[in-house]
Amino acid sequence: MPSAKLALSPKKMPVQARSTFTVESIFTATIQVLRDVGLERLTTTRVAERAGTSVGTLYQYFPNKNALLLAVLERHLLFVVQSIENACKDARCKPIADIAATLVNAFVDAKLHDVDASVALIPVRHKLGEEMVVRYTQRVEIAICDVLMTAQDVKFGDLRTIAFILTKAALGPVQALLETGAHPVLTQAVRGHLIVMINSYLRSFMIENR
Amino acid sequence: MPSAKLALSPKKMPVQARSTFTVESIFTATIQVLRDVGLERLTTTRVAERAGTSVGTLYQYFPNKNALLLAVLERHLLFVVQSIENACKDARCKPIADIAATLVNAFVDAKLHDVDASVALIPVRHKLGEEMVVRYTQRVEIAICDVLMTAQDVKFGDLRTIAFILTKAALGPVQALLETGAHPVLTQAVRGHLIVMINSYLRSFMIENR
Amino acid sequence: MPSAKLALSPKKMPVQARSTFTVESIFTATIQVLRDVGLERLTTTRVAERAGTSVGTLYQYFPNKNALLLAVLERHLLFVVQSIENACKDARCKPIADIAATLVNAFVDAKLHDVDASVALIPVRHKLGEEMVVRYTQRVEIAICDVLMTAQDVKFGDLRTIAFILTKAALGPVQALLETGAHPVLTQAVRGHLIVMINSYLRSFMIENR
Amino acid sequence: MPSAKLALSPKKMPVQARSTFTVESIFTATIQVLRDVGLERLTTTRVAERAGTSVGTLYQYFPNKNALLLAVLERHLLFVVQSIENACKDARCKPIADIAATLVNAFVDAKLHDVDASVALIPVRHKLGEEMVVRYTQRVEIAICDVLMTAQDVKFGDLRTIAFILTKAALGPVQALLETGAHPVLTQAVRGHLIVMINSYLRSFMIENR
DNA sequence: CATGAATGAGTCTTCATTCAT
DNA sequence: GATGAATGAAGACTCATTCAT
Repeated sequence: MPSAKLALSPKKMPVQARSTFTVESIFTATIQVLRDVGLERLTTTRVAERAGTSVGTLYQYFPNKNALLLAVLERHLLFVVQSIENACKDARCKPIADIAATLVNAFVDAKLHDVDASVALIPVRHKLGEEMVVRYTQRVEIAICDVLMTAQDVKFGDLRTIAFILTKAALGPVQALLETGAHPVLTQAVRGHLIVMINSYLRSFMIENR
Repeated sequence: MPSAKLALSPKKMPVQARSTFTVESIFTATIQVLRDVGLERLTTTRVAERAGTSVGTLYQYFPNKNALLLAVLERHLLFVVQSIENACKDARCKPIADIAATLVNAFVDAKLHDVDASVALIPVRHKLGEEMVVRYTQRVEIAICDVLMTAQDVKFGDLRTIAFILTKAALGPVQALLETGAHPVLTQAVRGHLIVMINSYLRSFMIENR
Repeated sequence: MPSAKLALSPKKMPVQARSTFTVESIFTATIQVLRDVGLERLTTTRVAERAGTSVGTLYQYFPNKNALLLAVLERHLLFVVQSIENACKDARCKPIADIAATLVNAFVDAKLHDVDASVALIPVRHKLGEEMVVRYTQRVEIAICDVLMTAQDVKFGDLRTIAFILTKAALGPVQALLETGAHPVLTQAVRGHLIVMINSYLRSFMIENR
Repeated sequence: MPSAKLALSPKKMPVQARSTFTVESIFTATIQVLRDVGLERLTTTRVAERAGTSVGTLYQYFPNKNALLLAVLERHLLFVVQSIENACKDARCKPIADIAATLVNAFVDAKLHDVDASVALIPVRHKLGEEMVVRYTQRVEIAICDVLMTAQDVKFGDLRTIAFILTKAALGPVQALLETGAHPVLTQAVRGHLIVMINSYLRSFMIENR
């Protein structure tokens, strides 16, 4: 089992405008290279070229290839997680149907916000990001437990399991959607079905009707 | 020379007992190496050593490394898909609740039948098996469409979408389960929740009560 | 301070005739490259080329560049140390003058036996071999302590210090000799002076005339 | 671009106090870096950082890395050589025993004056300084020939060889002493033994008792 | 003058694949 | 058929040096 390489955090904080721009280009280039040639054939040199810089510069900001990949992944996960956390905040104290819809919509929207990045990062997640994904997933589950507890109309037992199932059951179809290109029509169908599924699933496991 | 992706099917059918045994050892060794050092550090030499043969022999049966990995993946997928197909056959014409339970149980059982293999093959699937997975997934969806049409008590519209959601929504939690080691208690909980979820989901989308 | 890299012992023992030959070529090539372009510009590829093989083959027998260099150094040190140990054995129980002459001659002969190698390995010793040199130096000092104790005519106190000084005081001039090309005339002069120096040094520190 | 070996002398003479200070910091930093991480991992950037400046500034005073290292080495050699030359001046016309003691003491004192620097510069000498060392060694040998000719009590033939042996025979043990950390007790022992050795060596080669 | 971001040639090392024995 | 030594293309990463700010 792959054990994490050390020193995965950026070597140097970009302080000048030029640096910030360089780092930004590298991020973008990484997604593009991932999309165009795949993780398998992504090389640091290729990323640097695509970013319009040199390998040396890349290594000034990222201690190694994995760190770069993880940085890109983290940025994406952070966006998704924060979207969901915000949605959870908005949905507090609403009826369960609203919560289900809000959550599913936030999740689908976040994932589809940058389809390229979402798709490109799938292999990264599976090759390097397991631990990071687990960390962020926990944040999501906590946020979900939180909203569910505030649901206006119903109450749940075993919230941890419910949040687990709910998160993964939504992830599966959305991931599959992304892998096939996220056709708009299919997307809408998936969105609708997920809302219904989550909603009916939650209703099945409520323990008390307030 | 590492190059072509073609010729991915076994070079020769093992016709003799010795050959079969060799191929079998290589399969087993592949899973073990995958489990012990990860896909990243799996080398053909290492697999051969573990299998008690030489690289040369390995290449006698598999044209290249990817072919080997795909063969192992395919064997696993085939087992899972056939389990589900059989379950579908058994569940024909039953009430929807029975169908849901049968499907989920078959799926969970198949995935957990050889946890080592299931876990070990996750990265293989993501690195090489996308296309193969799609192919087998389609078989599953077809089988599911089939049973659902025969359900004793209800009838559905848009079966394709339902089969898609159903498959992926079950896959997500089970995959996550495997990645965390498939603890028996959690496994039972997931199994129960999935049955309820699938069941209530299907009920939500039936268009007619026979 | 440079800390030793791990895994410095050969990866694989050469068992076939072909392998032995290959390893031998690599040893020779290393000395030649060292002589021709210096340690600074010695690359594993260059060594392999010079040896008439490929880098890959080189790495089949040596886990990394340092291991190669150290193996070559060790072989050289072993030859020198064994020469001295043999000389010590031969000189046991002789008069002190004979011992001094035997030791100096054995040392000078061993060092000049393969001038190319001796010269080529100087930088290797200083960059990587400190520890190994210390180890072999101890063997030499022990051997010297041994002979000195058997000297027919005299007896010494503080043998450890005497052996230390003796070894290093002889090494200095011989090393310098090598660095300047070991001209035969100078060599003979150095040999003679060293014998006299060692002899008179030992006489100065004997504590008892038997 | 790493290339030419020319232009190894300082680019500019530090004329202002600030410059002198900067150069001084860089010298000190070089020794420290050498001591802490070794020549192998000494980088110009690291030296500049340690000196509290930037690489750019470093390159204002030294045309390249080697020039910097050689400058540091030269300063050290100059100190040692001048110490010996002064000792030689002081020892003129004294009896041979006094000359021997004075020389050895001057040499040991000079080398141990800054143990850190002496130790740190060993690899530099072997990687870059051969030629410079030869140059300074010649100055030492000339100075030694000079004193020996003025010895009150004895006279020598073949002074060049004697000076050569004498210098190298003293260098060997002192170098070894430094490499092992120059423990005070051992240092005193070495000092005493060297004085005796040099003295008896010289007596053995005098050709005339005045 | 000082700074430190950018450059990219140059090294080590790995490993899929072949083929002589 | 089996073996495992040989091959060498490919990729990660370093660091001396420059030069725009």
